Amino acid sequence: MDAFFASVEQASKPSLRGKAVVVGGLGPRGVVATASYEARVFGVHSAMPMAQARRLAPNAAYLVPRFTLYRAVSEQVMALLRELSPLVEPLSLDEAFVDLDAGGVAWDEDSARRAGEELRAGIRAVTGLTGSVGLAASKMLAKIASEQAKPDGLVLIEPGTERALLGPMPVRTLPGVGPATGDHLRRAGISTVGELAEAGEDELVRLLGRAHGHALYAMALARDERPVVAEREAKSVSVEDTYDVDIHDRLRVGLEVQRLADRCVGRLRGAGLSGRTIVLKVRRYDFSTLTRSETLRGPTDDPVVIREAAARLLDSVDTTGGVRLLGVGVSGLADYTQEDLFAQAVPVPVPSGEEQGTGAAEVVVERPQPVERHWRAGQDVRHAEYGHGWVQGSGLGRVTVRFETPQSPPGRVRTFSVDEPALEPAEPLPLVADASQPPAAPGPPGGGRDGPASRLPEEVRDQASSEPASLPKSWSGTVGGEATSRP
DNA sequence: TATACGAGTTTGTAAATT
DNA sequence: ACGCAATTTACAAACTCG
Repeated sequence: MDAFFASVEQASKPSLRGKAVVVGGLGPRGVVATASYEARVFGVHSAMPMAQARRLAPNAAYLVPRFTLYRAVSEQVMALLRELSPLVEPLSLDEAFVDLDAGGVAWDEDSARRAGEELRAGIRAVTGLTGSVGLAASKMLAKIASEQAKPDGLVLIEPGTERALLGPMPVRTLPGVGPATGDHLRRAGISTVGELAEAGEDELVRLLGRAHGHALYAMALARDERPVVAEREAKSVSVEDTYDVDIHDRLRVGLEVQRLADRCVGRLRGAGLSGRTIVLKVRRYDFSTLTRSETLRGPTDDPVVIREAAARLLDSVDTTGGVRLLGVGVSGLADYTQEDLFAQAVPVPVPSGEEQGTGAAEVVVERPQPVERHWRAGQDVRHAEYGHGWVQGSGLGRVTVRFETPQSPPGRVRTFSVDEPALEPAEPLPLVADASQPPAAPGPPGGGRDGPASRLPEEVRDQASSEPASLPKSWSGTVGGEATSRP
């Protein structure tokens, strides 16, 4: 999907359409998650510190991400992909690989293009958003094609043209080549994919190590046989927090680690998992980051056990000078626990709430429960008199709301006291008018979607079976920012 | 000034097993 | 039962991705 988070916000808030929108953490240490294309003109891009973004685009709209809404839209799009093929590999909320071969789409270029365009039309009909598609014979190439396709486009890489296409591209184009590898290669005089291929496998392995060198050489030659994998098992669960100001007090550090451990356990249990290895992560005042881990005899999901392990790990860390981030993770996951062989005294109630720790009895310590009303920029609200709107900003006892909905024209702004009794938090409204069911089941049966979505695959399949076509394997495509592919 | 969060991989070395 | 070599597992760091 194109500038996904920002596009969803623009769809949901008419007054933001055509404007610079930046979605990300709003605190003093936030970073940009997504910038709308209008904001990118100012040089704002994802992963940039918010403070820098504000300097570059002081007049942009700054919003906090609303993952629940994005997830609902994402699910609509993923459902469309699944109609194309059962083999769909999500990379994130807004990207996925689709194995068109496994979906019965014919190998010829026209069939692939048609499937891609119909998918894009379906996405637009169902979500009101634009997505881009990359079609190619492998995941890597489909991904590169989709990058080139955005925004709102489709790019197909014809089989046989891959190496010529890749040759002049910067090495950073290839997946797996980040800043560090890029620098490394540049120092070795290698800046394009073509030079990568020329260097030869042995040279690359010498430069970058066995796995990386080998993989990169294959990529440079456009060799990529990685299959599209629909479901993959989680290998770790972790939570981390960056604090607005560094924590110096060692006791407080310990307390935060306990909280993080509880949150981690909440997620672990929510997923029905347990794990053997506990990992503590500490980022200090100077940004130096270290991890400490401990492996237990067997997997656990016991909050007490995990808290104690995290506390032990913290003992081995010098936090002089303060910490800016703490994290707790569990890896070595197993589907069930073995420890019920032993005590398993009191069955700890499973909260399963994502955000909540599962401390049970031990948490007696404290339970602040603030409950004060807190209006966050971008949040949806409803006013008894003025209807649906969203928080534009708040502070000094006031909250400013713009009253508009995805289907309304740009609305007007009103300011209230934060205590305004007629104002209450609200759920996001559907982006597309019809949407009979908001984010419910896998496939919202909307009129708009039923059309293109359910009809297309049939046509494609017909052609697939009747003409083998000349293309190599299958085509992969990308939606918006993603690729779909298949060797 | 000012660098999220969550997940994954690879690598080198040290320790534990076989 | 010994001492060693080979192999596996642990741990920590670095890197990448969206």
